[in-house]
Amino acid sequence: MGEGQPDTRTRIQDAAAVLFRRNGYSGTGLKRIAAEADAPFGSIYHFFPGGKQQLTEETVRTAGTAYGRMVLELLDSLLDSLADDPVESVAKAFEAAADDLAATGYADACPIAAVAWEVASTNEALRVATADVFGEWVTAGEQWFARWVPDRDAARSLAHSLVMLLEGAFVLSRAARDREPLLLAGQSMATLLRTAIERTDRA
Amino acid sequence: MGEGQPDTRTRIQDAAAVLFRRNGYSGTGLKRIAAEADAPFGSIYHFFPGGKQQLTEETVRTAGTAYGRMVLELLDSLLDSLADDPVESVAKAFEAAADDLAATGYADACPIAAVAWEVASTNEALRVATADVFGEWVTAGEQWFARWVPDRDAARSLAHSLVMLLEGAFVLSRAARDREPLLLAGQSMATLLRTAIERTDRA
DNA sequence: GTCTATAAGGTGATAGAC
DNA sequence: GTCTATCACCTTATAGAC
Repeated sequence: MGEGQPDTRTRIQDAAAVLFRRNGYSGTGLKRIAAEADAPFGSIYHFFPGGKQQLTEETVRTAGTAYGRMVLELLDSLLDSLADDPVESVAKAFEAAADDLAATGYADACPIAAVAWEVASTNEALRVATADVFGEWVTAGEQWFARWVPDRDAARSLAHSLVMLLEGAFVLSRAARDREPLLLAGQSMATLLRTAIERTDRA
Repeated sequence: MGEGQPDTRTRIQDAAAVLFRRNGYSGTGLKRIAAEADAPFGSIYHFFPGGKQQLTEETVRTAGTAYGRMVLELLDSLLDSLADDPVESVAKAFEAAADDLAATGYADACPIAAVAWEVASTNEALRVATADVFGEWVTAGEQWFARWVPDRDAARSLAHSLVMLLEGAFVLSRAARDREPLLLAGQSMATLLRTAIERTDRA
């Protein structure tokens, strides 16, 4: 107990999260996961009897939920330091995402997108797992935007746009190894939010 | 010559395009490509001596360029039938994309996104190929938007947002097997374009 | 429970017959 | 130039020693 190395199961899942995020599902082998986790190969099947699919599903759900929570905490903390201006907070959040991506050599973007693209047509259990995570994100975003845009549909649309602009910007920024798409996405999201707030105030 | 079955090289590339789009790079085996193309395995290496990477690079560039051209033609034809209203045209284009995606059982979205996510950190030649295609799309979009938004940076930002919203909506719609994200993305894109045009008219 | 060895099949790639 | 057979390696998964 206490500090020290995390247990084997956790190390396996953490290594899997890193590799799935960077190389996708088919591009990541279980041997490689065991090696990066400093765990014997057999431990994967000991802790995840369902094999690669179970490991992937748990990793997608765990890492996906954690990422959503992290983004929300970032938004709240920016809001706190920016005089409760949600438009500025959203723009700064995209800048932070651009900084993080660049800092990892354009490797670590969305933790589940590569898997989501790959499995949607080929693995039903994993497709549902990615859809559930995206759904969580949209619901959380909807509640965040509802503070300034009480109309439910409008807030839900903003949340969708936030996730979609982020996902689209990630793939463009990662391919081009350039922060620009993420920064432009942040400005577009700011414009959408500003417009929705103006529409609310006018009503 | 004339009609009849396309030649072997074309059949291989067409089959590769379909499989890469649905299953990604690592998820697509050369054996499977040969089988779907009704071509002997050796023909792949006869026509693509650079192996899987060369086949993928040519497929990404060819299918990517064709897809960009198709979207632009759709936008122009919608413009024609909608009294030259670009805002309505953009919204309808996203609806058409939603229809197409649903019609293929949520299989055929962006022809290069799955590959782009997978290879960005692992294969430099393929990363550059996907970045080049995304760049083509942004440039073409910038020119299309310039008809109503002459400011170069504003038009370029709109083009980026179009591609990013489309990519993000594709991954969400495909995962959820639901047209809603694509429809919401179209409305957001319409809002962004309307705002940019208003800003232009005011200046 | 931890770890090794191996099975059974798929991978990209090549050599060479026809 | 079309096609087959095969190589060496890697994949997921399992059996069983310790």
